[in-house]
Amino acid sequence: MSESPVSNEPPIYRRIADGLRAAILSGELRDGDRLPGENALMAEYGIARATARQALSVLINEGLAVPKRGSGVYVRRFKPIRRHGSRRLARDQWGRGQAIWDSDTRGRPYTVDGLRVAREPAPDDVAAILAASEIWVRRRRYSVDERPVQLATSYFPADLVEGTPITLPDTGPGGVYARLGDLGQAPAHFTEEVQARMPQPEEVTALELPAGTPVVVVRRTAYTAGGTAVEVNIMTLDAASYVLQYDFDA
Amino acid sequence: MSESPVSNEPPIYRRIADGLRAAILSGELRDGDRLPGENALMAEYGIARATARQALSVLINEGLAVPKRGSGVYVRRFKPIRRHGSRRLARDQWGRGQAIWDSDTRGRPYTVDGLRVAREPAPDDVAAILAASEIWVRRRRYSVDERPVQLATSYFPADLVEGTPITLPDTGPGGVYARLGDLGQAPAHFTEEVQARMPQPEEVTALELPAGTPVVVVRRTAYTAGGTAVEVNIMTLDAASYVLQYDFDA
DNA sequence: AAGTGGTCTAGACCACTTA
DNA sequence: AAGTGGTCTAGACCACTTG
Repeated sequence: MSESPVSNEPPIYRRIADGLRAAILSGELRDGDRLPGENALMAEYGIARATARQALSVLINEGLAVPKRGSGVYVRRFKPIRRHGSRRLARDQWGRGQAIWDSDTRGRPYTVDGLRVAREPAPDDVAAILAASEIWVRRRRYSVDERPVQLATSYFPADLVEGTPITLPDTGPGGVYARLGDLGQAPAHFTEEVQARMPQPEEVTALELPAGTPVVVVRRTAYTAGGTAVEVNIMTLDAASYVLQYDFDA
Repeated sequence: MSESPVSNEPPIYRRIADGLRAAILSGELRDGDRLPGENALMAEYGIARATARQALSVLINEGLAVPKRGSGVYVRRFKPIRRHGSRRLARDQWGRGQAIWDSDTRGRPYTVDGLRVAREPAPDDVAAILAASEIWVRRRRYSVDERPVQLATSYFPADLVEGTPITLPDTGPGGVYARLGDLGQAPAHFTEEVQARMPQPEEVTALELPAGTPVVVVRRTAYTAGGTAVEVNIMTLDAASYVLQYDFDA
């Protein structure tokens, strides 16, 4: 028994979703608050279970709510990390043996796990940029506040870094950029390309992403003063955890 | 009759979605190709309509497929615009009477519509940055290849721009930045803050976004050489239509 | 006219969380 | 034990697109 099937109104599930969204955006429902569940919506609106689920799925796919099995659907919490694009890579950061990351989290503890270093054949696009068919790859995952927030994969020309600490798990003080400096190939110029899209399943798993969360993909290329590309770093960020900041002059 | 309810395998709808995704990512199914429809999946896997829909909805919400009413579900097409963050705002661009946008589309035709200019009370966050309670607001929508790709809202301190062409629909050669220059308030430094999230319904409508498409929100603040904020510009981009590029030195 | 996706009902069983 | 969300079936009517 659908209410008034001829009318021009949006479907029931959408009207319900609109109401809940308004409550969230207005602050009537706050971070972490529990939304009316499937049973509550069925009773309140006299609809079938599937329709109630559909209404909730709208909010979940918009990233406004998070379902918790056996518990309920809750208003989502946010607290992004500010990531400085230009400032963070200033030479004095890594030139003094500081990890780049330190300038982002402002004291919040972070962890790195899943570090894997390997020599591999280069993917086509990376091979073209680095002008190398064989590369060393460094993969790892970053977490803040116990939650994974970023996957990163760095590529280096094998000929350049072979035998250096860049091929080891521990690259030493200042990290890979300091080591490139040791080789006389210090990065002087960076390009970052930023895209956003919905994640693939492996990314959902690795970053523990709830539905409705995009990822931001940052592809950074590091060039020496001579214009040679010495690193490509592809970072996949939980979009809900980040604000990217770039500063530049006219 | 669910197949083998005890097994540790993913649910049917997810296995079907995984298969279709693999076909898309491998290139077996190409841009614009038609996916097997609900009826085809029901027959092939012996499942109910709702389950087939659920499988397709996974791909749609991932942004990999687009449903077309009465026709089918199709592999999505992409062709992003490259937007240069640093270079595009170099003084010689607007200093010579060129619109900023010209440096992005490289000859692809673009259009602006929905331009509205108004004097309003400032939203709290903007008021704080511009140090002004009253502001002039310029809103407009940009399209490329007949498709809307960006919404933009610019805020200016009312005291500063009152009586200038910035309060008119046509701001003249070089646009608002040239006019700020006329006032002796030329922008010298910019900050862009980049975030990505799922769109709200009004944004879905205004940008004609298919499901599974995030938006990228860029908030740019323009500062004079003296450090005064003279413009806040909030841009909402169709994430599938853009690659943002930033260049900077170590 | 036939096929497609969009919405909805009325059930069912399951795994999980909370009390 | 009760309640919750997760998955699934088997129907139905609709609006829309295509041949």
